Amino acid sequence: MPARHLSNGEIAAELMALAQFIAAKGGNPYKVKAYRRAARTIKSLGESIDELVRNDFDLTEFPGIGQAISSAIQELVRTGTLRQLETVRSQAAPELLEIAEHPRLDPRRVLRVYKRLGISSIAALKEKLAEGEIRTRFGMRMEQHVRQGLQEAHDMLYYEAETVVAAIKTFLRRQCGIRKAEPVGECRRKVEIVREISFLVEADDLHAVLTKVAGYGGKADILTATDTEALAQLSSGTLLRLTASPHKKWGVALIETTGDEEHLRQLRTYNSKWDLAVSSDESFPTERSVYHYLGLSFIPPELREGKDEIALAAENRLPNLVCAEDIRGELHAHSTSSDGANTIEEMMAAAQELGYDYIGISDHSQTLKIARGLSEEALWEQIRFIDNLNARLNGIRVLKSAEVDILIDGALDYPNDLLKELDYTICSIHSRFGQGKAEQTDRILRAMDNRYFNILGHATGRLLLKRPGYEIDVERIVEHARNNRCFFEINSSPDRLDLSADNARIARQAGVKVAITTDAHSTGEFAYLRYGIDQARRAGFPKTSILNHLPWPELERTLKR
DNA sequence: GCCGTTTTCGGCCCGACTGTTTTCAGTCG
Repeated sequence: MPARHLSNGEIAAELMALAQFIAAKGGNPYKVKAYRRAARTIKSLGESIDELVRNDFDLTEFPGIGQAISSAIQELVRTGTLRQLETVRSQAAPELLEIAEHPRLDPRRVLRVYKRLGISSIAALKEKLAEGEIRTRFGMRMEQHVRQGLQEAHDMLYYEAETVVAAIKTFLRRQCGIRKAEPVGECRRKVEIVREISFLVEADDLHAVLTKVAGYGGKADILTATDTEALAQLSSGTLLRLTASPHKKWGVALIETTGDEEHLRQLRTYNSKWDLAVSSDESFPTERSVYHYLGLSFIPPELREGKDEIALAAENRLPNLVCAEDIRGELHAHSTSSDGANTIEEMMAAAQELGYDYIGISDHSQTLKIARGLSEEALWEQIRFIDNLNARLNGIRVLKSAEVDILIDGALDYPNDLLKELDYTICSIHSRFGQGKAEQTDRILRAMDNRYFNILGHATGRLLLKRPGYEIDVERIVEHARNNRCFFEINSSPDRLDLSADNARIARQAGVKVAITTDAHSTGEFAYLRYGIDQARRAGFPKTSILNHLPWPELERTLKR
């Protein structure tokens, strides 16, 4: 048995390396996926896998870990190495050894780049990336892949962070005996990409807490520590910031740890009372008490990013932000007719269960073959089907819609005589992302000229942490939308969140309403709604500017153009 | 390699289009 205990991060890295070698050899891609999935599972755990193994815990209890991977982990923990991996390592070329240490790089793609550029090291790859040669020789996509793959980044999507936050919170409470631990920072502001997880804690001795935290996931590094603040790096790479505050100053500390730099800077300069609140002996147990003391109304955490919230709070003019209860229906959902997992009836029943008044079925249009887009004939049939269904329904209405592709020339993917039969349309770009900003903008503007265009679907096509999305001139498109009675969606899918909060803010300020939609491909995905709500709140939307807050008759009138 | 209300094998989505990589591999949902 080795003297050294392995952290979850180290175990995961070995499995990832093995996956990289298998992938490089062109091995079974499902096997590669299985190793990667297992590694991700392990990384996300707070309990030490090493310890679990030594206590003979059955690792196959964890999702994605079966007999083979469980045995591999046991071997790793008990002997310190994995024979299978060492064998592969001893036979691998030096450049591959290096690539295997970068789990986010696709080995086969990188090896192809090496060959064409006549290089053989990560250092040279970085150089070529910096010189822009990856882009010129291999295109934007490859550049993006290499950049992401080389980044020592531990950013995660907000919805992934939620799981980590919950695990850490449990750890702080149970293992560290902390009475009160509240997630703050980016997580509390609901920022879509979380770079650092932070907690405000009520603890008498932060250093004692840190000794426990150092064992999180087998081992965590304490990077910096004072009596009141510490930064740790978990073995998964995630940064965890802990700030300690006494109960008496909890409100002040919450504000300090929640707002971004700009919000705090503006608070300090707003009036001298902020410094007093921080330093005086006076008790401020709640945020409300602090804001009141400053002469401001309560600022919801999602707005604390130094935009216009302090000026508005000073005049008591902050918007009453939309919340999930304000949503009366879903406007973007798929069914088995295209690429959804549930039938129209099942989607309808689930929507009814949620208390919705209406649900729009927006299946893909004919050109999007991969998503089994509906032919004209199939859409006609769906329209008749929904008419019949509605005749039998009580309490909920199924809306006739489609997610219509915006073709390369800005034309919509169905003829107008078919589009006019729909209650409304969601129009989206699903192809030719590589167009320039001007072309892509014109494409959308032309599409909006069609009177059957209602809502622009996922305006930029971004996939968070994966793909930047196509470039568009948001101001011009918002302006055109306003003039043509077109609208936007905030797509709540946690890796899209498109419109972004910033773009949504531009729409709101121009007076253009948005729909908060889930783009649900199954009944379970209706639950994504809250992520879209978060972005709408960050953009300062009150419910009155949300399309699917409206009752159907009013929504119908609003959509008419 | 994992998984199972389709349960110990066979599926794990997939199919047409695209290309400042070039004739396959990557890409769209």
